[in-house]
Amino acid sequence: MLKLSKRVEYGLLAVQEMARSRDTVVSAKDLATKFSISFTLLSKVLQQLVHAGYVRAYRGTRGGYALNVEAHTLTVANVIEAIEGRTAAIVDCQDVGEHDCSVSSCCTIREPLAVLRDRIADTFSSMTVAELVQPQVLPHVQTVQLVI
Amino acid sequence: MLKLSKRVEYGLLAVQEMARSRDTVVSAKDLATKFSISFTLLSKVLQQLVHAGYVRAYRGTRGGYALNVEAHTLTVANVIEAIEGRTAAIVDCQDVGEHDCSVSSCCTIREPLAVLRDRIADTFSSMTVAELVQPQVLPHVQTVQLVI
DNA sequence: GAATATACGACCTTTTTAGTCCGGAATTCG
DNA sequence: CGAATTCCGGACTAAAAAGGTCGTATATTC
Repeated sequence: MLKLSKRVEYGLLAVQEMARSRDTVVSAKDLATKFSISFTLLSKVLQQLVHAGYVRAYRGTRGGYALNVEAHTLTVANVIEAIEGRTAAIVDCQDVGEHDCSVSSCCTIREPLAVLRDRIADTFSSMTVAELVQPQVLPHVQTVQLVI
Repeated sequence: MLKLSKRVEYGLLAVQEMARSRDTVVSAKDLATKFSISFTLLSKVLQQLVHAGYVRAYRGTRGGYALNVEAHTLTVANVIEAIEGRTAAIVDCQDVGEHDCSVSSCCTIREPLAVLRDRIADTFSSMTVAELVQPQVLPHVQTVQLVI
């Protein structure tokens, strides 16, 4: 249905919160309580972000998580990819190594949809966690496409 | 996982095919056979496009479907919305009349995510069915955002 | 009237997502 | 040390969404 999963939503909430409190680590428990979300599910998401290298984990009492990169270099696309595996595929036949789409079927719309997929990926790459914390207050933004 | 549903994929295939053969009606059976997809599911999708007014249905022998609008005025966003109900919500709390997201939780990322949602909606609106039939051959397209 | 095609609701199956449980390992602190 | 705390990670269950089927009704052509 073209919606971000809870996992990604939780991941974004987490990294945003980490970006807000750069000086201290935040535990999964604190985050789950603050946002009233599932502790265990959030934990798994955090582990994925650790694996991706975006977040660093500290075990033991007073442990928790902290950003391992600068908030302005971490994009929403990075978070999505770390959690979902891939930013956006749009349709099945665009997954890598997928060549058995019903023969003549989707191959006629594959190319134009690939363009859309790339534009959407660009969109997710265009916003960083830093902007998630402090949204840009722009009077009005118009998106145009330049042919270069 | 942020992917278009089969329903939307079938819908796009259908309208694209109708745009290719403007002079004749195409039956659901023909479309299902041509693309090797489920006839009944495709039929439901076509009915949704009829309800939205984008496609016109002709019953009886030699009946079928035909576009009810110009291909260059029908956008991919139109098709998605007709079939899925809404273009893109990104997260639950952005659905209309949804104000009970876990209190403090998503409200901190709601605003910036709304920006992304709008940009994605723009992306889907930027491509018409006519372009689906004859993809624009652009050497390279760069998207920029102008503050006006 | 027979054949063909859409209309549409009820139903079933499969896949995905969301969420739980539990044993284990590292770290802090008394 | 040992207990409390916190991350780690796999196995598992439940709920929701997506994909797909079936049957019946209605309209149209020949």
